[in-house]
Amino acid sequence: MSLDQRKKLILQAIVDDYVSTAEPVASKALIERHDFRLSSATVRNEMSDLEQLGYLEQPHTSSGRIPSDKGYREYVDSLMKVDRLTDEEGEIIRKRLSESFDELTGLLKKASNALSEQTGYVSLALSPRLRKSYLKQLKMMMIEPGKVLVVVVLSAGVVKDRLVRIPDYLTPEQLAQISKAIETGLCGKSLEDITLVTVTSAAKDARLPDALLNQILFEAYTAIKQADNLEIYMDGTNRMLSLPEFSDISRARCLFDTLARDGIVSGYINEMTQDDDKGSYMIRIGQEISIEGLSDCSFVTTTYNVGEKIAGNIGVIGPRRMEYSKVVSQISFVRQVINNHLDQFKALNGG
Amino acid sequence: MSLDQRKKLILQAIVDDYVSTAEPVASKALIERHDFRLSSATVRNEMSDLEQLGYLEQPHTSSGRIPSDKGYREYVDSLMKVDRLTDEEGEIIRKRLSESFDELTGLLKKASNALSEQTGYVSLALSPRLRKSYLKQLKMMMIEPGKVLVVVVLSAGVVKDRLVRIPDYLTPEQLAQISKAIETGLCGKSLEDITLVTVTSAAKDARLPDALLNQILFEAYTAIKQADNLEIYMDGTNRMLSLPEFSDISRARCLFDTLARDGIVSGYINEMTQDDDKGSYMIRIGQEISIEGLSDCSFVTTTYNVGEKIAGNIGVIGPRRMEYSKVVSQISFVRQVINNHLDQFKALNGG
DNA sequence: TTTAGCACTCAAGCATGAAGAGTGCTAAGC
DNA sequence: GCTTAGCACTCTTCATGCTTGAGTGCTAAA
Repeated sequence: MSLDQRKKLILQAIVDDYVSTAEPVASKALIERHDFRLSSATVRNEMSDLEQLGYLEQPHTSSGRIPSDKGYREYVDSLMKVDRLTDEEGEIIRKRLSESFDELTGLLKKASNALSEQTGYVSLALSPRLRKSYLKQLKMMMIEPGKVLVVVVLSAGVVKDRLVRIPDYLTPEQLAQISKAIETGLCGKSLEDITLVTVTSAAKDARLPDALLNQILFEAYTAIKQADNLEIYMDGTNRMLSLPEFSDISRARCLFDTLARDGIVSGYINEMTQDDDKGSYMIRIGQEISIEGLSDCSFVTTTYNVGEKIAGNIGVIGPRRMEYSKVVSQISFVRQVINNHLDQFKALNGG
Repeated sequence: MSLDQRKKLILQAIVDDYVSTAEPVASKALIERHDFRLSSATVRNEMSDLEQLGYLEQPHTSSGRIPSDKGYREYVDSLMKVDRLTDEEGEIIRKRLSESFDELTGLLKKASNALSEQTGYVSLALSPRLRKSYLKQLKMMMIEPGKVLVVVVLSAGVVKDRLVRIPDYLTPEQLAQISKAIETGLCGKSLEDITLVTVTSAAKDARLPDALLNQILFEAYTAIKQADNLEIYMDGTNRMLSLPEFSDISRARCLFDTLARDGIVSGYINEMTQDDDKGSYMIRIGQEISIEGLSDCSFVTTTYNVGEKIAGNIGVIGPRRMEYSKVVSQISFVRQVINNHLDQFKALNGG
């Protein structure tokens, strides 16, 4: 049961108007803003139909209409036009990200920052899911007796480290020996295949007291696993405070609490992302988002790639009344710039 | 021109009441809550005097009084009673911080977190000012050709690292040589004494092309200097949204923007801290804070120590109508726990 | 099928009035 | 001379009712 052409046009116009004004759209206002060659009465009839069909909602009798989740869904699926960025807009983003040196974290922070600035909404960047990347190096460096820096280098070119404490009678030589053993044993193994058991078996030849050895292995294991933690960089949350949607402070508080809760947003996006969708963007609107506290919001996310199978996400969170087409074009562009950067690092690093 | 005893009692009672209710305090309500053995009329006269003297303000005729900045100042300077924490409260904090392993960053995050939770206000922890700490180790570890992890170990037991890019034809041996040279040359020098010149002169014997050498030296220098960056960990900002002071969303936005602006709060606290005040707390109230956007707030901060001369800060930001005595006692306790932890690390690390 | 016209609905703004909380002042009491 | 009861006065808050205007839905005519 698809909408006829005229209904589509009207729905599109209503979404556009509502996005820019945040006020319910009236039939008269609509024909003034758009050249439909129809009277307000006709438009009224169409709007009434659209409401019946579930695309529009009416806050109260005798008010204009606002789009429902279904209305927005129709809009983003088949009505909106996604423009490419202007050269200037592209240049701004490219310049901002080019300042960032090769470090992935820095790149993601900058990307998130740029995205929020360009769209005016909340932006986020998720560190890559590294489960499928494999270990390239593991170094354990003794800082002082009892204190060791574990450095983990992954195939994706990602470097993570972690300071750990071990018994202080372990000598640097012993440490180097264990470290070497673990590295050789695990090199080439993907993170998802590394368990405490594989770590332990990698170092089975080391001649050290069991308790001591176990502690070190556990720390190494933790350091490796920690590399797989999803990190999220969020920016521009304060902008939400200026939107009429959140003029009610308790709503704002609720939103902010949800955004700040560790792992909620990152976990959701992580689950929502299929391993195989590359490059296309994904939109979730209002109630489609299963997170309590974000049902007045919409998500637009996409995926960037670090090598073949390794990917992370960038995204934007805004009000349902979001400038979807602008967000999509901005986000797609940022994605592309990130990918280019990462390809370049990769080339430099020789794979 | 000091207040007489009765005026002090009344001012204290007014502050206490206003802090807990957020409503202007009326003479009648005051005598009902406190056993003054005075009629409301007498209290009214005293309140009128206190207003004349600048300790109280009246939002409008025929409303109760609220404390002015001067009133709060008198309160914190000589009226409030600071209780010690109950054993349970102390236990909660101690437990939370004991989970944190030896890493300073982790400890500070936990401390900030606990502080915000215990007080209900915004909390913050500043990384130590490391200018006066000296370099103990500098390691440069080649991750892959062209990519080097620079690890800086400071006297305070602080470890910082930074991933840098260098020309990829530099061999691990050359890198090791330079790294060793810089380390030997700078070891024992305090961060404030290390400049690009000292770094360069430390490696003057290295036989490498100038351009290459300079780049590496610059990266090493940057990594060292970066260790001195003030980092701030803030927690509980969302709580401010529930206070009547910020029920006006534009005020909230203004506050949040100020808190989020990089370096504003940390810079202010840094400047406000004298190098020699150890252990005592510092309070800044309303307009005393020279940051636009925080004039409706109060600061309570104190200093923790990492060794003799190295110190950082923890603090709380809340509404002027803050439970000062509670905050002071909590913050003093957290300070003490942090210091104990750090002393312990230090003992373990042998200085 | 479209549209002009009209009755109806509802939110928002405004003035009005009553209630209540609180003060300041005055005069009487201790 | 300090304290306090009593009262007039002020100002906010809340509810009420009224008006205005924006917007719809329906009907009948083009």
